[in-house]
Amino acid sequence: MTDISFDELIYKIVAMIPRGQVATYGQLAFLSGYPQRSRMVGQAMAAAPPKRKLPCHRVVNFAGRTAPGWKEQRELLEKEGVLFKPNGYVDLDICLWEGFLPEIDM
DNA sequence: TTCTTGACAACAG
DNA sequence: GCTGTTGCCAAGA
Repeated sequence: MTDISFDELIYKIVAMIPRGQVATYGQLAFLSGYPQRSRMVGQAMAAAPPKRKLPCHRVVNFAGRTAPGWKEQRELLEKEGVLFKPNGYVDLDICLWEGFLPEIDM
């Protein structure tokens, strides 16, 4: 049973993304329980009202690229502390959010 | 009900 | 790294 809608679940996860890190649509979809619904994540974000104050700028695609027509996202991420590659992509190698995982020691 | 579109992901060239 | 194609699922016309 779906206690909450898919988009609601996405918002919840997105809100958990720490500053200085980013998550991919596939990551959010996976954590929400539907690894194949990465597109719905984007749909949910597009429908996400500003009331949610979601750090949607921390959500990027699998390649670390920002959303189309959204140049501000890069500026926001840079202020958050996210590193960018010289080609304009997010440095997922460093800023990719692991999503509650591991506290692995290494 | 069918077709199109979409803030995507993954693979091939 | 970029482009083209395929697969996935949902919402809208």
